[in-house]
Amino acid sequence: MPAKPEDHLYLVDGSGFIFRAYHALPALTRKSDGMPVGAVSGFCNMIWKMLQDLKGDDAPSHVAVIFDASRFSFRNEFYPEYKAQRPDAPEDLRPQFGLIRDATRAFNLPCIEIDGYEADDVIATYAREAAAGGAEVTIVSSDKDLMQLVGGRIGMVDLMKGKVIGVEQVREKFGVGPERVIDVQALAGDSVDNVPGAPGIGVKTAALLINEYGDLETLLERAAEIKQPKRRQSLIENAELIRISKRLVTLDDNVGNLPAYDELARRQPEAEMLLSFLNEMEFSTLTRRIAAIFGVEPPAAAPAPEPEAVPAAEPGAEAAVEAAKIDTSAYEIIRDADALKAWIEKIYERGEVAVDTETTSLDEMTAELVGVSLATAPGRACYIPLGHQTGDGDLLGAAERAAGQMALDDAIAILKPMLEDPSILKIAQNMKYDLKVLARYGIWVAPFDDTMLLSYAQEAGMGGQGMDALSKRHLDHEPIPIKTLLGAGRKKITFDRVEIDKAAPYAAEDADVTFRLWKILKPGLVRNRVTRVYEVMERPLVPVLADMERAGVKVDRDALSRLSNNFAQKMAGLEAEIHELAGEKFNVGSPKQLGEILFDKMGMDGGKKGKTGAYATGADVLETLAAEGHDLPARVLDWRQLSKLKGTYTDALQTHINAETGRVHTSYSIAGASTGRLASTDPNLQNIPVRSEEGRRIREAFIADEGNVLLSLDYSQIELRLLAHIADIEALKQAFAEGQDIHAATASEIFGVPVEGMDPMIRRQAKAINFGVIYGISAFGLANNLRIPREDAKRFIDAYFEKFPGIRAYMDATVETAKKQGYVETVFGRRIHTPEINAKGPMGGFQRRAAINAPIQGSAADVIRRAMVRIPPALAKAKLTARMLLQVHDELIFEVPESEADETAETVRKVMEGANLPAVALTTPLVADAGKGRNWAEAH
DNA sequence: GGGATCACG
DNA sequence: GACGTACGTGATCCCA
Repeated sequence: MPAKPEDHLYLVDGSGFIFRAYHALPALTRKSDGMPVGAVSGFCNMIWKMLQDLKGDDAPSHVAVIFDASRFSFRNEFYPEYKAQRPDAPEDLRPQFGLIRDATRAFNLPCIEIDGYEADDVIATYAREAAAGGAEVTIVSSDKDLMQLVGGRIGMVDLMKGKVIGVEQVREKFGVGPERVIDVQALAGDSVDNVPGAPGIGVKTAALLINEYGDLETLLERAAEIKQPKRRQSLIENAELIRISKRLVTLDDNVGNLPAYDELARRQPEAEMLLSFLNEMEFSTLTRRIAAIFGVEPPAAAPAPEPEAVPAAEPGAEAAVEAAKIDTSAYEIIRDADALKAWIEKIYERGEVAVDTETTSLDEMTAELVGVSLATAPGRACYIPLGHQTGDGDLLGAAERAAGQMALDDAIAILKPMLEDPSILKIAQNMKYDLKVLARYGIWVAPFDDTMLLSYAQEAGMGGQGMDALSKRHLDHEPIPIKTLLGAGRKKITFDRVEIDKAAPYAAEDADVTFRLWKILKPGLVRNRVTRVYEVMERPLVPVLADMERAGVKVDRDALSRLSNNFAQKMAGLEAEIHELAGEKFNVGSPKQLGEILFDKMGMDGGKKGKTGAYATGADVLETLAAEGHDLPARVLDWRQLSKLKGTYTDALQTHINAETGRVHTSYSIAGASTGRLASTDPNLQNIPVRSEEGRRIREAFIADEGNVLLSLDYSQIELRLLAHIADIEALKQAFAEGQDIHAATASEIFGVPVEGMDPMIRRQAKAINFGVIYGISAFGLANNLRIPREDAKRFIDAYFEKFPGIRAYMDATVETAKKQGYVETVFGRRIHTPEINAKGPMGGFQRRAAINAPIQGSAADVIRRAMVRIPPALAKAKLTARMLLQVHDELIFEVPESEADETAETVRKVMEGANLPAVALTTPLVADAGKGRNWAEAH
């Protein structure tokens, strides 16, 4: 029976799944006999996830999972080298190929492979047949070789990335439509598969040529007309090779002896078959999860808990079970004191409650409370509306308080004792926000757990820590988007304008989801051995940061305003000069226009276009031009600096001054950076200028209150010190122990020159190498940074590794660790996950460098977090009144009465320099330097 | 809304 | 054999 138009056929690229599962997951072996099963586990999770996702309207009527039969296919008959250079599959993957086919069958899915053909050919054949019958076809794969099939009824989807690959995406990748993809592939070749193509021609050039000549045959016939001699020659000389390449990349959509289309009709998984397979594999989590969905007991004899290597919180654990129960219509709306008291009673019975606040703004310093939601168990949640308004809320239509709400004061009076009760655990997603809002209503929430931070401690780098991301990952549930309530753009309203009946399901759902997440994430702390990370470096930081943010920093508005005017004047002068030099007026702030002036109109050399087709005009480009004696780019550099300072700092900072406090209150994200660093937003006070003289004037506008000074303490070379410790580099450790100038010492070591009377240039180069090492050094990067030939950079690096072989060992070992366990660790046990570490090509290099950097940057971040948590109590104990205001990665800024400044500096220094203890004894001392002054520039 | 640019550690 | 690469962030501007 042929395919019918109402059919929907899913063709899963099983071989692609295998390699993804294998590389994405840490090695995992079966407990009982040590059999490697990591890829099987990943494969099962992926298939299960896919089947779960395929329940709605687009549920397929037919499904097949297709595999490569062997590494040889008919293509080797006419081109023996095809895929010949590919290494054998890794040793621990080979035994899993068969198990994965078993797994496919255990899911009751057809498992198809045809000798002499690749999976892609089989997919092409089924796709063509089904599409011919009018059916819809979805290919589940990310393989570029399948993209030639896209179009019409045939679509493609990359489930791992959640990305649909349509004609547009194909066009983006190959520069031509699907029907010409094989032409481009034939020209460009493929080194991974050993498809020769035309030497010297890549995808970009191939697409260009194909688009110009229409198709490959025409191009080859008219190759003589090509203007570029190299391309012309390459095409003429290699015409035959190119034709072979085309045969190699063209999928055969006429594979014979395939199981009939009918046999692909979708069959539901059968509990017994699937569960016994999973149980045999000893995948206890997945077994339990799926058993629950089937509503049966998991098979007995499921052996001991899963090994350590199972990733973090086991995304999706218990997920679907809970998800089925999320019913946003089942929540209660609390409208009077009696109802609220009943909830408080329930909370006391349980001892724990999820809390979420709804407010008028995302800025906690000005946000007003609109409502509070509570959840005491999965599905048991309520919403307490407190500040909802009726009416449009436009300037004329006076808003009125909506009916059916408790008085705010009454609700606060009832909630406060519970929220402050030490015996009741409050659970929130991003508690810092709620803590700050409630603090303004006289409530100081404690004790608490924070689901965002529970996830961050376990899953940093594995995906976001936002509520929506967590809910999707762990509960397989998409919460109501806030957009559906507030709208977007010009017509966006504030939460107090949302009708209570609409607000309640959203708000209560947030508390419900938070509670469910907590149930899943809290136990993961122990399993993942990150309890200390969470308890010492995440959770206690929340109230500390809340206090810092609430304190804010005083800023001299008039000084900023004067600077703004000053900058504006200078910019106007520069702009006139620039227009004069260009011979016409244009927007200096537009890189596009500037590029055209420089390279098209004025004909300067070195114009390089990026992927958007615009010339690059970054500072490095302009500096090169300026060095060649061009005035215009030099002026633009000056203009840009002023424009940046004015636009980002002197103008913008003034708008951030809080009307009530007269100070600037930033907000720190605790779970923003994957390495453990904080990030500062609204405004970002971690990137206030300091490197240029003009920029430092802006720091002068950050001042202390009357009678106070600003006190700054910063860690000296903390990352290099930690590198010396982590990589165990004796020479570096000694240099630090002796208090030497570390860059000079490094220079002396690698270049063999004495520190005395050292050429500053030599020291500068050593400094660049030192930083480079922290970043996962490459000759390219160092050459770029120092503006020296790459060969020289390579020599420097070689000399460096020669002197410090331990560094290379550290780098290799770190990448190895990342590949093996899927994460790297700081010295304090913070885990940074590296899910893409096995990516091929440039991405792989990127990921490797990030993995090398993460333990160093992350350990430094841990150190200062530990210090920050201890400083407030240390100050209190010493009866000092200083307030901690800002953190800039390795620096802390305090506002302190002038008379206490020195004693505060010593107290803080002691905490900072001992922040690693007692958890970790460092073999390199930590050193903090202090400075004070009326403003930040003086203190720094 | 994405890319280019540039401020910081 | 070519390509693209220093690590981590956030804000602003232009421009489609």
